Amino acid sequence: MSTVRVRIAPSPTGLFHLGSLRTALTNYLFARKEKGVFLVRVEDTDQNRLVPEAIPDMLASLKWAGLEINEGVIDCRKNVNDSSLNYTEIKKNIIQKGNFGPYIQSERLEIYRRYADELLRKKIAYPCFCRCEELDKMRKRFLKKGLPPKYDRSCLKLSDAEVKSRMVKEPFVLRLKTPLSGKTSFVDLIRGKIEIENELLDDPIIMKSDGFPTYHFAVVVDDHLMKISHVFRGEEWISSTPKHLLIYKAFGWKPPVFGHLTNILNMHGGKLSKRDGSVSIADFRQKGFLPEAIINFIALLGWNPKDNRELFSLSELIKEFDTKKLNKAAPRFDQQRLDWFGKYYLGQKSLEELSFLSAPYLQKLTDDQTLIKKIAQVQQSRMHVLGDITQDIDFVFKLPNYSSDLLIWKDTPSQIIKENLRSTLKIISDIKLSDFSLSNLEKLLMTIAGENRGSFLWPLRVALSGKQKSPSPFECAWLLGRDESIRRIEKAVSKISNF
RNA sequence: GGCCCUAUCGUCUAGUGGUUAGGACACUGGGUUUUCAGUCCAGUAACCGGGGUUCGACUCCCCGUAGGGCUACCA
Repeated sequence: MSTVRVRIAPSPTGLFHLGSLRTALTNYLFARKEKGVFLVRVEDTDQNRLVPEAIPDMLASLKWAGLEINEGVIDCRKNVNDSSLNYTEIKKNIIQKGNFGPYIQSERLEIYRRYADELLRKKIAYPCFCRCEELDKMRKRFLKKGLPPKYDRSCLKLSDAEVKSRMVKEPFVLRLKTPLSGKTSFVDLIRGKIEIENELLDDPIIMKSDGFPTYHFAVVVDDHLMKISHVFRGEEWISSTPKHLLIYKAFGWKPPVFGHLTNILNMHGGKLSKRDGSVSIADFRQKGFLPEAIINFIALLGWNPKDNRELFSLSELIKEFDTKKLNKAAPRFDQQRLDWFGKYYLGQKSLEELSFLSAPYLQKLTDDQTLIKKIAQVQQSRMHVLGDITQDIDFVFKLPNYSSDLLIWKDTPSQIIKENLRSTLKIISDIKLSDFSLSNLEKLLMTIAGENRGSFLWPLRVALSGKQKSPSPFECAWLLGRDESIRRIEKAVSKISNF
């Protein structure tokens, strides 16, 4: 039995996003399930669209998500945030591992040239000297006639001598000669048999005039050379798979098994893009989603265990993964569902972990470790993402200006409110500093509140927080500490005196 | 325009010829509750349309429709 080897082959043209991570996850889960190899290859054949920080960003995202790379581009010595670097400098810092390298296509140009030459010799590929403008016109002509826009093969009619002389003085591309009849078909692991008439196929360009291969050529050569056994990629590749198959055939190579994954759409069924909020993994990470939440969420988009379970860790996903459970219909990105996973996984964290993870988000407010831990405890069940930790707790650091009306609970007369505040003030003042715990505060204050909780607890909470919405008065007092709580209650009392 | 892919609650989905069409998110109502959250309980809500096949179609086939993709010297 041959080993399973799968890869992701991102193009460094932008930040790693939700869709890229889902493709990566699928490949990763399959590799782990089958005890195979998960490799990363960088497909940087489009020199015009390069984004220098894309590779470090991808590696950081995969690492964050917990998808360990076995082979290929495995790490980068430079940080994503180091934006001063250009692409060449970044490439110098990339760490590659494995026996089938290099794993960056721009470093494999010689290889593609060699294989392209082979096809040229076999007359399966031919040079084409047509300029872009001519090709555009040609396409429009075909389209006008209601025909599929194909290259008319005029350069195939050139004499050998002419080809030879033009090749040395003119820029040219290499095209694959595709069959004019018959069908090309393959069995997709997810969708079943897919078939297309060869006559519909355009002669694809395999080498560009700048000496770089096109995706179609490089992907085939590399997947073959790197012994890739299964290709899980986005469904946008379905239409070009027959071209790839024809290239495999031209070389006499055995193609890998293909499985075309759905793309994640936005809530309206359109392409997921920056307009729909964050889509890059860096964004989700920065907002404070836990990787567990993102992984669980995207795993369930287009895949499910066929029973009613919803919560899966990465290792459970590996155990349960099965290509038969992959869906064919494209799912939509539902932020509310993601938020739910976000909340769930934050709720699972221990207080120690949570305060450690929260610290960066509270950086601007405090670096007091004890206070951070308290805030984390109070906020744990209130947040979806770590970034939410600052919500409704600004009062801890500065009492907002509030109107004395806010202190009044329903129809309770202000004199009663004032008395109640004085009673709570006494309770709080009497607590020894060492007894100033959340549970003690709750016990003592609930006792004094008795039946009329509203008229005791509402004004107390407002006095402490100055806000309409906040954590409970016990939590507010606990966060503020005894002395600050006393100060704030006194202030509230004096506000009512001025009525 | 041509070709390819897809189609169950608003969303993610279970379902493979006979089910009260199940679960989750969201939503609504209620309990708990000092507010907001949280939590607990309950509820509303779906088989894209039309033809077949069949004793019987959400399920199989065909035709529409809708959405997505491809149709680049982009991937």
